[in-house]
Amino acid sequence: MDISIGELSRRTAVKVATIRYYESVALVPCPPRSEGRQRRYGEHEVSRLSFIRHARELGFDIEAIRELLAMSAQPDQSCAEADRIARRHMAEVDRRISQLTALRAELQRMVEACGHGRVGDCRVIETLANHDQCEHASH
Amino acid sequence: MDISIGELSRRTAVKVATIRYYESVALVPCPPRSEGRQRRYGEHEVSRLSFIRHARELGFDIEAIRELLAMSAQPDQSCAEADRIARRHMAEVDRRISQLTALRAELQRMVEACGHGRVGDCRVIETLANHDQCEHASH
DNA sequence: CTACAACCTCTAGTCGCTAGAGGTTCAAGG
DNA sequence: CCTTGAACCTCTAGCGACTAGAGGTTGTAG
Repeated sequence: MDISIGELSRRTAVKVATIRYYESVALVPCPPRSEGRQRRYGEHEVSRLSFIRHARELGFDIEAIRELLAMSAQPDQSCAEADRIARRHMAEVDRRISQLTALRAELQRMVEACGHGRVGDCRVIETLANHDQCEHASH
Repeated sequence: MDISIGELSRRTAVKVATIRYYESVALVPCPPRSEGRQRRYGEHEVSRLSFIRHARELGFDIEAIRELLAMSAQPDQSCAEADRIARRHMAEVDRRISQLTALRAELQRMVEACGHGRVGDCRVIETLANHDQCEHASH
């Protein structure tokens, strides 16, 4: 029970400023302080922050992480909700991948049609200027 | 030369507030005003805003769009730079797709291992809590 | 004239951080 | 013990691309 914020940061690879941020949004509780007002953490906080960091890396947003953390504190509850959160997130990732893939195709067409001549003949500029040139699904 | 901001918004599918935002960051010039201080636009601004919207849909950031617009105003210049901007953006989209695809695979593994039992046995929660369970490349 | 939609400026918020100013505490070394 | 510098503290504000609401004015149809 004597870990400074810097040490916690080194152990979890989460920046000091980010730890403070997570405290400000109550993702981690306010820790006890030393006599000099410095935060002091224990091993439980190391685990909690690792969980958070891992979830962030997988793209879960703060609110979802908050829910997952609450669930992890209640081992006898059903985990259907955790499953639901993960599936919902996965569906979002799928959507984003599809969107980016369509975008990439459009950019590919644009770039391939660019003959490196004058702007006046430029397919990059022309495609952006003229919706009809674009096969993008948004239109 | 008599298009209100609302009409411009309807013609371009760019929100009024977003048009004002684009003006604030000088992506579109400040237009002349009516006697009542209301913005008045012409067909040139309709085209410019359509260009912007289209580029935004393709994920170009504001600065890149600013550059592309500047280029489109000079038809006799080389378009090598427009090509470079588009290629750079396409590389970024590729990176993001790869990243999300790896993420998706990880989430898939997590979700498939979830047996809908108790939180204490939950693979979603367990994977987040324990780095060793995760094959994610970030580790 | 009235009423209401559409316009205006300004401020602040979203999300998840990130950075810097200005100050205090801690701990190693002399 | 003193000094020094790293690490800590709080607070404010910024990033990017919008977005929204408060409080007020203008335009136009009925």
